[in-house]
Amino acid sequence: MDGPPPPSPRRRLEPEARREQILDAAVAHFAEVGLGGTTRDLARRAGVTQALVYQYFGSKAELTEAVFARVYLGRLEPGWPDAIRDRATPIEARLCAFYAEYTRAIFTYEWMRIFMWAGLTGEVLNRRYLDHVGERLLAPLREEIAASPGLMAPSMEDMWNLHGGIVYIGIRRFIYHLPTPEDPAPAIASAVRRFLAGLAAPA
Amino acid sequence: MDGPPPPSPRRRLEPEARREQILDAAVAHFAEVGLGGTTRDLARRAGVTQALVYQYFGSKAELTEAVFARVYLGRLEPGWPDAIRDRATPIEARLCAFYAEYTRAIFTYEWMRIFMWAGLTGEVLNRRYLDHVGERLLAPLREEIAASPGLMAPSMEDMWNLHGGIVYIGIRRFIYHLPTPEDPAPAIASAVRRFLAGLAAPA
DNA sequence: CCACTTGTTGATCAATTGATCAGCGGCGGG
DNA sequence: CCCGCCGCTGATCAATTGATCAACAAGTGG
Repeated sequence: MDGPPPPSPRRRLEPEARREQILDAAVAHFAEVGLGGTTRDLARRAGVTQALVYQYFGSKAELTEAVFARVYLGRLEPGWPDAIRDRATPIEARLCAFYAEYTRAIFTYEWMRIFMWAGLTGEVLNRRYLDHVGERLLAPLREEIAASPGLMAPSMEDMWNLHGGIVYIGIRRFIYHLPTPEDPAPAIASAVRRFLAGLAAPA
Repeated sequence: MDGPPPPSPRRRLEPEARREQILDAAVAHFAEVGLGGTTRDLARRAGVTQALVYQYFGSKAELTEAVFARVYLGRLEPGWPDAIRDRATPIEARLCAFYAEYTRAIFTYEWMRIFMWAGLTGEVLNRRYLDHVGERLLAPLREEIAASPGLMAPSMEDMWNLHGGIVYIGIRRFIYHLPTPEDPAPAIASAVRRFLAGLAAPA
């Protein structure tokens, strides 16, 4: 016999590891079925009993908050605004690089779907997140474009149009389950190039 | 006394009118809280008892189907493909006119939200609808653009990018409750003009 | 090998919710 | 004016679900 199997399905775990395991399952579960998913299905997914969920999270609301924290926190890199303003790099390269990073951060099954569900249910975090995107990312990008020679200044609505066209790739893939290019970079590059070409001064 | 008030809150209604009233409330209710909304809240909203809902709809699934039928049917105008191919009109005007019509059809609180909720829950109707959009609307639009002198042929991914950028206006407004221009026409015109300018042959 | 700590479980409660049904009562016909 | 049809309601059932708790047992120190 193999004696005690240490890395195999051990029953007792250290609280921290167990909590992490449940939280992981919660993120996956709520991303799939929505924030209205039951704690029983979640527990089954995590391989524990439903009662144990309440050992680590006092209520479903508390669990939901932990899921939000796990999904939202640390997605927006603090270095982005600086990279956006780095005029040593051409504006087109800056836009492509930013959206490559941005989509790498948010184009995941969990993030896209939980964000959309939270949006539909009117979560305040979504408003805050999107306000941040508009003011800290799109507005600076707009200024940089406006400061680029030979380009007309786009409106914020134009910026949201660029943003939406790119984000829609993730919506198609993770919300609607439509086929999309595996690597969004070419589509992003194409969209950015078109966007800037459309802003080229007609003279 | 005003005698018998005929158009006032009558109790007994003809079955057809009552069914319509409940269905209207169902569309509004499910758009707001999602397809998981309770029949009791729905009944309260319609001003009837919960039992009456089951007089007109055998089950909640049946009610949901009726909601889908009400929301989806008749949105896609059969005349659009023809208008798209009307080469007597300049391509830019055709694109603007199409998206003016298209957004006029789908930019409603009910349509946008029910469509998004159905997308998250994996409703088959969404796939069918979006396949239809791609094959019957975007593909012809792409062909028309490709056939326009001085323009490079966009890829289907480019077409989805144009589409997504415009649809995102409705997502911002009805899903995320962000402020958007009341009339999307100028933003659409701007996006279409940029899109085509970006496709202008570089020579 | 025993005993204590504590991570874990099965059982259970109360509230919610989809669905049913017997009976009330508005309203038109006679 | 009253009778009967049928639209409508209140009560109720069974299943689901968030939350709780006493008790079990895995691991550890003595």
